Amino acid sequence: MTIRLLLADDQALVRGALAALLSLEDDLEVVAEVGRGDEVVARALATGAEVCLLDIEMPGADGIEVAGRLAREVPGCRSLIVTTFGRPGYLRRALEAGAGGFVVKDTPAGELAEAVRRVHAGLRVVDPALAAESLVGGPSPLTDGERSVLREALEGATVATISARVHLSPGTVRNYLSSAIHKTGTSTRVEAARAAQRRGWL
Amino acid sequence: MTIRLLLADDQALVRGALAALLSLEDDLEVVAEVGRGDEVVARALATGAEVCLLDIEMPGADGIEVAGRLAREVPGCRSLIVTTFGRPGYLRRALEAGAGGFVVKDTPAGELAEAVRRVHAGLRVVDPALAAESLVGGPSPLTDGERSVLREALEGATVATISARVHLSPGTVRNYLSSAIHKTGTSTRVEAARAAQRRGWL
DNA sequence: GGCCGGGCATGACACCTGTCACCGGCAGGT
DNA sequence: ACCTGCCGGTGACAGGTGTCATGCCCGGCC
Repeated sequence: MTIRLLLADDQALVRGALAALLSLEDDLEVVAEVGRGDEVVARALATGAEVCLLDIEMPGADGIEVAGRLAREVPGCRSLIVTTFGRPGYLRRALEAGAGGFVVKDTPAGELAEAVRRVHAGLRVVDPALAAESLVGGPSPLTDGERSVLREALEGATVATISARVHLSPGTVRNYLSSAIHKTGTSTRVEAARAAQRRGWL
Repeated sequence: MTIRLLLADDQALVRGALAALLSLEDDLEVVAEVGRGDEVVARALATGAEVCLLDIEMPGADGIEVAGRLAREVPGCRSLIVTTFGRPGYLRRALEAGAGGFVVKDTPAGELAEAVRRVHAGLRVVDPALAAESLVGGPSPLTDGERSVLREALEGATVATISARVHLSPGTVRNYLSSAIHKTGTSTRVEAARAAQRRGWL
């Protein structure tokens, strides 16, 4: 009996290449490929996929969110996050959302098929180095307000712009930025935003 | 007769997946895989690769630089840039460096093999949409000083930090930032840096 | 020589940022 | 009712930032 797979990645070339790689295995069968996060659930239902490989950065909906929806709406389908970025916060959030596994794109190609089989069998698959890093890092110390303000600051927005986009007073925005800078141990808003992103706090 | 390929990409999974994809073609053979830019030339010489597929973002040396070295040091070996980022400036610089082709990672998987064959035959392979964008965009209007200052600004550095790292007076740094902001049509240093990066000007 | 033009620097000005002390509301717990 | 914490907001201050006019130096060029 073969395991039915769905691949979700916004880069068609990577999607196709992964399909070729996994199709080499006798017990795996790629039944669907999608390039957007918001198409995954429908296709998974339509094709009866048993394991979905999800990239995190996709248009429509990110892989973590999709993993959550699959866990809720598509019983019998497990998800495996396959991502470029081994940010600790991503791993934590992915597992909380109900993902069955989490591997980064620089794991050896030979291990992917095995990870898929493990996830299909209901086991948790997690990159060990990343897991360790995630545990010592702890969860994000940022409040929701700080997070949303930092997201805007990433692109270099001014306080006025941020305050308009987040519906907070300029003074509050400055306070949030100040406390975020403090919590990240940095000294400018952009450094803070980049540090937070690197740790998966955004 | 088969075409001998070398794959260079820092993500092992992508590398392996591309190898699987290309190995499906009867006339293509993957003879080497490397994860760093600075290993490509030696491996290409050792294995007699005829076409090298190069990612741009790699440790050691970036794909554009590698394409230049291959063109100079490995006669009979052509290069095909395969990258995530379709920045116009990348395309321009890659072609100037002597790359035989340039495709982005969201082209359909089926077209990659054909691109490889074209490059092997000595033809130029270029993403058409990207080529058009590159022509209208023109080359980077930034001076060397502005470029180096902007690179530091990307991470949110202050003027004092930048001036120390670039060996320019603080006043000059501010002038360069100001003119870069003007040239990019933005209003803060970070916006300018991001805009420049998006257009491949850095 | 005289005359650019570009790279680097300075100084002054208005405005923006980061920090801090402080305040009003509004939940949860006692 | 009381206190405590937390979220949102205000105001003031020192220092950083973006802009502009101006100047110097040096290499090219008629």
